[in-house]
Amino acid sequence: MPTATWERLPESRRRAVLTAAEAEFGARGFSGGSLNVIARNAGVAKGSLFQYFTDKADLYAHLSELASRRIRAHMEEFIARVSWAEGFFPAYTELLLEWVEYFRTHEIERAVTAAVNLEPDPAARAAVRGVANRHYLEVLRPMLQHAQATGDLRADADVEAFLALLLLVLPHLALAPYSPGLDPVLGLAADVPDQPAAAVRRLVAVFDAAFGQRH
Amino acid sequence: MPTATWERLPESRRRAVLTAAEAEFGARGFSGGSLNVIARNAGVAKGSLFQYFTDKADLYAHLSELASRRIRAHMEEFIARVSWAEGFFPAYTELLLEWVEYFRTHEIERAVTAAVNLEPDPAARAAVRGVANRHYLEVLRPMLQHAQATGDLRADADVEAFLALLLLVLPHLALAPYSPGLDPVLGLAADVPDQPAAAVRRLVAVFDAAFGQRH
Amino acid sequence: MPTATWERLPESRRRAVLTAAEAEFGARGFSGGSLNVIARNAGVAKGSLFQYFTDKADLYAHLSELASRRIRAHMEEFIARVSWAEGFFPAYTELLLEWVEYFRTHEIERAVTAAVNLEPDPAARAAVRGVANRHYLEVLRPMLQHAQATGDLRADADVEAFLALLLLVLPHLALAPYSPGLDPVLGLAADVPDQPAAAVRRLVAVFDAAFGQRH
Amino acid sequence: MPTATWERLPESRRRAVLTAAEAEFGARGFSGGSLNVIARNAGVAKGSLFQYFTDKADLYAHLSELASRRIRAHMEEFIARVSWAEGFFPAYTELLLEWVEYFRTHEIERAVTAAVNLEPDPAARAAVRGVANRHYLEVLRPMLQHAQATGDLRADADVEAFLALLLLVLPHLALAPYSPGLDPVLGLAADVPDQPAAAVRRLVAVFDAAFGQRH
DNA sequence: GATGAATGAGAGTTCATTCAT
DNA sequence: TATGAATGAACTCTCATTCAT
Repeated sequence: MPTATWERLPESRRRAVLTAAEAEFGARGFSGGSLNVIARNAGVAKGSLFQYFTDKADLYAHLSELASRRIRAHMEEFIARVSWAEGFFPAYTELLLEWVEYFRTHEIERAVTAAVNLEPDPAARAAVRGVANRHYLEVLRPMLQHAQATGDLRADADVEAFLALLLLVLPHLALAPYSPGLDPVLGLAADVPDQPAAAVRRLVAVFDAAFGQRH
Repeated sequence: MPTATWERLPESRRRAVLTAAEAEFGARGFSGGSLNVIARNAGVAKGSLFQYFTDKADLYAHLSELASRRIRAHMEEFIARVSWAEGFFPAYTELLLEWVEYFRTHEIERAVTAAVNLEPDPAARAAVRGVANRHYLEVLRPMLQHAQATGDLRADADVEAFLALLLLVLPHLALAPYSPGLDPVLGLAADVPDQPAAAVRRLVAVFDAAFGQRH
Repeated sequence: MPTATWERLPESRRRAVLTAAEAEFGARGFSGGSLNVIARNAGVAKGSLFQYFTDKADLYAHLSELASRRIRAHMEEFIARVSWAEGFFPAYTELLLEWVEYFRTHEIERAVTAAVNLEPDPAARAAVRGVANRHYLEVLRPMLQHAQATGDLRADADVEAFLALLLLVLPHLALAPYSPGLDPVLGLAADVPDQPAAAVRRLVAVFDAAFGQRH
Repeated sequence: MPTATWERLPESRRRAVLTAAEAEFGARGFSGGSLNVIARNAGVAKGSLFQYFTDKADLYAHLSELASRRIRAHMEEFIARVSWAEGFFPAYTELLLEWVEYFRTHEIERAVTAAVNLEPDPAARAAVRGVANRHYLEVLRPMLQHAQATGDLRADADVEAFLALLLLVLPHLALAPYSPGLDPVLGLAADVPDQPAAAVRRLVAVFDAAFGQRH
């Protein structure tokens, strides 16, 4: 957690540090990211970073928290906007397409998502993914439960299993397009314009077959 | 690829190096793992490592290759042994249970799988996961295609989408039980004896609903 | 170029680093010189060197630059002081004698000159000798051109060829007295007091015959 | 000096070692050259090198000796062949042109010459250049003395000073064309076809003026 | 509160040389 | 005589963190 000093800082200074840190950690991950570089690019003394955060991990955790919040806010806003009139799965398809698009256009959020998902230190990983997963669930669980209540999902659908799969699928959809070798089947990383959209539709079709009403 | 020197080495020395390297890379991943530590724990001069492998990546690749082969051999042997008489999904359940059990009892393979899945360096990650995914697919794709041919999977089942999901689910089943926070839904990490088995059954039920014959 | 940090350093610390670096690079050249040794002898942490200079080459280049400037300043001052009244070649003899004497009494400058002339790495050598030669020429060319204008050198003397020879002769005069085997003819390395002076006079006589007015 | 073992070796094995060593030392110099590489390229065990030569320096010295002999033999053969009928300096011009051409077409000899002239270790340098200079003088001194006896050089010409200059000029002519920055005056390194020839003629003109008969 | 110089452990890699076989 | 595995010191360079100013 940032120190009290950090909170008292002028907004511009906070921005400078955050921007530099996002760029660096985004590009090189937590272990690979250098506080030297962050301080230099932020135009801030190296020592100052340690006045704001207890250590490297603390700064990183704060960053992840902010990015998670931005991602969540964007998706919640989209969820509120999308039309659910034609049923759950069409809307859900829209949502996943937006999800893929969001990470295509938001490098920093993508980088942070990658770093969170790939954190090699077990303790750090548990902490950081626990936070991320909580955010995911707070958005997704009510949505699925509502869909089940309205009959879009079958009454006997295992909503929790659906959630578990989504916790795997969502980061994958965000990252695989930018990491060749990670998805050798649906071809998310292929340099074909509509490949990600096609992949999304195939996955939603699977979820529909598994959890939707039998047609 | 290891050098010729490595192949000529007495088994005991190779064991010492491999054991130390597995422990280190397992604990800290490729980028984080230290050749210093490996050499020290193997009781071998630092320079000797470079007589055996051209560089750090070479040693790591060799390790992954060995572990992948062990995992694959074990599962192929199990696949040959399990009874497919009662249909695909019961057998598949057995297989996933064995998968979970294998990683419960094989720390090293678990560690290497973790390292492979969590490698933060993008280039290294692409390389190493590409190899791992190839192994997965060479085993899984024929199995699913055969199941579709015999009618255990629906004729219109999207086998490739099934495969894509399995590439996410399998590492998750292997690792989540040992990383709290990674699976906050099905409770794989919970310290309850049959929790992993229950999780496996629920996931297989989802796959059955999505890809199996309508009952 | 040294970093800003280097410029802000207390003079004593800078001296310690420079002294250690001059000694080390002087003794072992650029490629052979060790930053470990320099840091140790300077009483400075290894890492500190990298706060002052971006890398080994940067430190070395700074050193050469300083030494070149000292050498040049000394010779320019001497040139201004010497009497040119009795013609070019007598004055030039004085100048070369001073040159030999300077390097006899300035070990560090001699060492750096040696390092520059003997750098085995081709790229480093080209860079470092290019700089040194520029210094030589900026002093020597105007001097020779002036001597030609005043008639001390023949009108048809090939001043540029003169310069080319001086670029060989000057480093040789500086170093040969301290490297037996390097000059087996004029005996610069011989332990006879006036041998270098004799050698200088003989060489100047050659230049006089080649470029001076016919007597 | 090579060991007795080396002398007893089959010619083919000696050739393999020498070829590999020339290539390596030629490319990277003495300090930079690696015995590892030499042994590998020669197809010889690393340990064997130490049966043939007491250490790295010993191998290197032997190599220099051989190259010096080849260079000398070539030039002596040329000297015997060239026509001295039109006087010393025209023939001498031919000789220097051949010298430049020889090093243009003999990479290995050029590399060894460079290594010898640039050896940064003082003791090694003294030894190795002493040998090389002895070779130079054994060829050049009789030639100049003969030229003086026949009247091509003035009776009062300082032959020894001439020799001293040639010991500087010859290696320079051999190497400068391949080391930019080394000769910023006559432009030996310039990529112009006849530049070296022009430089040679200018230098010979200087020597003619200095040591030849007054025209 | 801000600074930035200092630290020193540690990184991967190379190397000449030794010596048991 | 030939081999090549083993060594370990040495290399340049990076880094998070401390602390006096």
